[in-house]
Amino acid sequence: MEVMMNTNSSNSHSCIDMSGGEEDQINMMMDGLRRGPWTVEEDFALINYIAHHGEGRWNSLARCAGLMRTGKSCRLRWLNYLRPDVRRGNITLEEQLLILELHSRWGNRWSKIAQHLPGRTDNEIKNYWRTRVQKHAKQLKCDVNSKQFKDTVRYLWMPRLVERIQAASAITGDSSSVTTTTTPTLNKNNMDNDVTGLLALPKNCFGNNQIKPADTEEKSRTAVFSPVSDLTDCYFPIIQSQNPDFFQSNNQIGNGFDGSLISPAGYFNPNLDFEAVVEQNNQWLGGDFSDNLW
DNA sequence: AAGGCTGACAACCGCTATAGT
DNA sequence: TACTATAGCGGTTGTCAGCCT
Repeated sequence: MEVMMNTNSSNSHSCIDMSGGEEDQINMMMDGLRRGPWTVEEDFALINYIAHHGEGRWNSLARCAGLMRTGKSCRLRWLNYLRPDVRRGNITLEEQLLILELHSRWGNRWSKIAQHLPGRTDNEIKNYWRTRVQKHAKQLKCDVNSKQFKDTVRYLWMPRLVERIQAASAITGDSSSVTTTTTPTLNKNNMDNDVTGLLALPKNCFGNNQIKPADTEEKSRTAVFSPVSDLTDCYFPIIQSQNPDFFQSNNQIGNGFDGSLISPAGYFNPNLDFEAVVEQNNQWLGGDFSDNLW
């Protein structure tokens, strides 16, 4: 059984063609192990070995596959790039929203966050956070861990993302893109902080990613988000006053994210000076900043 | 056109947790 | 119980394409 390479990458780095002088670009460790970018031949060797023998025992796998790589390197290459179900390409708006939400809950628990974004790797999410989100925090001249920044994310960026998701949904006329009924396939055994009800994601928000039910590990990574929340009581009361359109649109069940969208405990902070947040952001960026950001 | 800068991403490193002996 | 090997995680670095001057 031969395994097809993951060829749908949009990243120019992803397919390393080092034919011709490649040895010059690959560093050799003192013990003869290779490091640096993977060659196509190495990728094929790893893919084919795993196809025949499966994952696990990465050090011995590296040796048996004839790869002059550490087990760690093989594992990382497989998990972050070669796995057939790795989803590549731009982070969608829905995924951005989910990342923001989950990060607000769990912080830099990238692998945990990645578990709820099928096909995305912790490395990818981490890179996204560092290159996009932290960049914006830097632009705003505030610490990414500051309350100020977190409030901005919660009460301004995330609602704006929802609006854009809905706008995109309206343009495409994809009324079916909203998950109003779901099959509770969430593997709660593997989700110690259940996100059921956290987000009602459009059905197609994960694109063409095919999560195979038979993939034992991946099964646990496949979260189907129910629109039914047990945390709807305090849903964005502040936003309602600041942005009636947003509130209204988000209460149209079946036309986007319903009231269950974002309502973890702590979202509504009665002490938050929301107007101050808005005002300061407008000062920072001179108007509609979130479009610039996202 | 050339050099510098920046963003994005792949890969590595160090550390910790866990399993096996 | 102690030790070792392995897996996994998060932080950091290296590389390269594209943009800017």
